[in-house]
Amino acid sequence: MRLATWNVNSIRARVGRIVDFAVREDVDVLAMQEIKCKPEQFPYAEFEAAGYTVEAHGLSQWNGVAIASREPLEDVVTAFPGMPGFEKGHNGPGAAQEARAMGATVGGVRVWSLYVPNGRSLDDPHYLYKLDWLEALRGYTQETLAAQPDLALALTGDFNIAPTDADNGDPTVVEGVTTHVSPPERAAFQALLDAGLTDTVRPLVPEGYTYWDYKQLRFPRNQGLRIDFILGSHAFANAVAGAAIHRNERKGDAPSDHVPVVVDLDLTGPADDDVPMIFG
DNA sequence: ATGACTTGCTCAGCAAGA
Repeated sequence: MRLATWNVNSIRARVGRIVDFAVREDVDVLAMQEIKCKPEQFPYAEFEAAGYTVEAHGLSQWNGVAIASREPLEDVVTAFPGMPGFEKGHNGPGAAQEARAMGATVGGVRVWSLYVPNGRSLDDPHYLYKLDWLEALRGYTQETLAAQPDLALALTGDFNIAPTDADNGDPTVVEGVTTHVSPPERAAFQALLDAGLTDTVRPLVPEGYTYWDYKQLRFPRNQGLRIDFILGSHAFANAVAGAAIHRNERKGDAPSDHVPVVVDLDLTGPADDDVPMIFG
């Protein structure tokens, strides 16, 4: 199974190139973020004509997540347990949740399409919201894997964190000045890994960014960020046989500011660490 | 230069992104 995640920055503005990519790259499951529309506005027909079914979740022109799949999507949900909400002037308990998460089961994998809050600035309420959101996601991950240690769980999407300095090539993104690289954000990302997840792409794609700002020639100068990830549980990570970051999708007419991240899964065989080494 | 793109909403200017 080939699984991809892509912050599309409006599905309606570029549905053609997104479906073209999925077909050309033989993607089986595509998790999308920032669809920027409500479900009734989603261009389902283009996906269906290419052999995909789609589940979409959006509440307004902001945020929005979706999953397209060749095989049926089961047990679809639009929040993880404990996911915080955020409302202007009312961002404590009980605030309405935004359209930032979708979970679905396909091909034996529990897949999440996640759009972590941006944070805006270090002194903005959205920054604390971002940290709360990530902590709740860690809690969900830890509890899920405690109950089902062998579950193939994948957290994919736009995490809005550059975990290390190697993931930050944008000179305006600076620790102590902007979001995405602050120690608390990086600690929140590390806590997800400590809860039992692995960055499944980095070992196979040791360098390269997934996002470049539209402004100031960031892409031609290759001053980007690596903020889009496919994090997997032990069972998922063991099945990953290949990975790619499709930098070329930042080129051409009207690209998203993010590019797709892809993994190939070999779910047919046993986990590699269960197989005795009988050669060599 | 308190901006520099791009999108959606609504119709010229704002909100939001990272």
